[in-house]
Amino acid sequence: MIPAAGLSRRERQIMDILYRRGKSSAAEVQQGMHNAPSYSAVRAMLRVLEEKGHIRHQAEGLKYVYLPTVARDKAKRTAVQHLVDTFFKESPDQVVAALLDVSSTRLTSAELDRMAEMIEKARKEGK
Amino acid sequence: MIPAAGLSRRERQIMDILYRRGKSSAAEVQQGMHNAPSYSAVRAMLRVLEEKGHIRHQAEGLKYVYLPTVARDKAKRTAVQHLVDTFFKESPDQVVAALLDVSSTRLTSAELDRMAEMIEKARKEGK
DNA sequence: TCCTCTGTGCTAATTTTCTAGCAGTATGCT
DNA sequence: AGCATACTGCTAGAAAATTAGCACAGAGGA
Repeated sequence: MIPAAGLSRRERQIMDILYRRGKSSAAEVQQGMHNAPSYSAVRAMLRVLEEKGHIRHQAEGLKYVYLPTVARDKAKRTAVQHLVDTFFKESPDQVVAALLDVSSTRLTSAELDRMAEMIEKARKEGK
Repeated sequence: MIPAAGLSRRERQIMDILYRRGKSSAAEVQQGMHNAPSYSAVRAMLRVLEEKGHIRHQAEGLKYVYLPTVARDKAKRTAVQHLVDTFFKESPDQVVAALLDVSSTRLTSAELDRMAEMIEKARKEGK
């Protein structure tokens, strides 16, 4: 069900980086990791992830870049679903509270506008 | 940084269940797991999680129930932060779009109201 | 009492994850 | 050419996770 499930700690770490950055070379993945292991280790894990079908690679210039096989949008949706299931099942609206709360997320007034619009639209459609 | 980091596949699965349900016995955890291993295996992992300090247990009636040591609220915030970092860094407002999109999340009009209010309030404070 | 059920504590062993290191190829510099 | 650099492919071993299977204790019913 959850594509992100079934992945080991390191593997998930790598997938997160690839989703965050879109695509990355092995070296970039390594740099993106918090407690990065050796370069060899990273490559080995990329190979495993590819075998499992979670990522694929393509040549770009002289090197390979790796990218997720399941589209960002789909993965995004799954991630939100999982978040809601885990923490916001009783009160999904609290996701917004949490979003506004998260410090690093400074929302511009344009963003707030868009959010309000989406909610307004949902209300109309729901009716 | 991320408390959920450093956990193995199964361990994270268990933590998710405990956050979802608040607290659970070993048997309940097992039932909540998707591809559940043996009861023994579950108990062994609960023990490890407890050793690592991620959960604690208390007697309840004749059995133990397990619960996370880090407060749901804190974990929730961390999870949202991580979601935003991974998928919504450029456009945090899209979290709302994704939320409305997720099928299992049927929002009541009261919930939509609350969301709109929060946004309104944020706009005022931001100004 | 004796048996069954449901729970716990512990241990041993398999499987998976994680890691380092080597060999080989291509590029570019001196 | 000779050397350094930056990749890839592969393998073997260490470390951690995952699993099953004991043995034991308390509760409750026949």
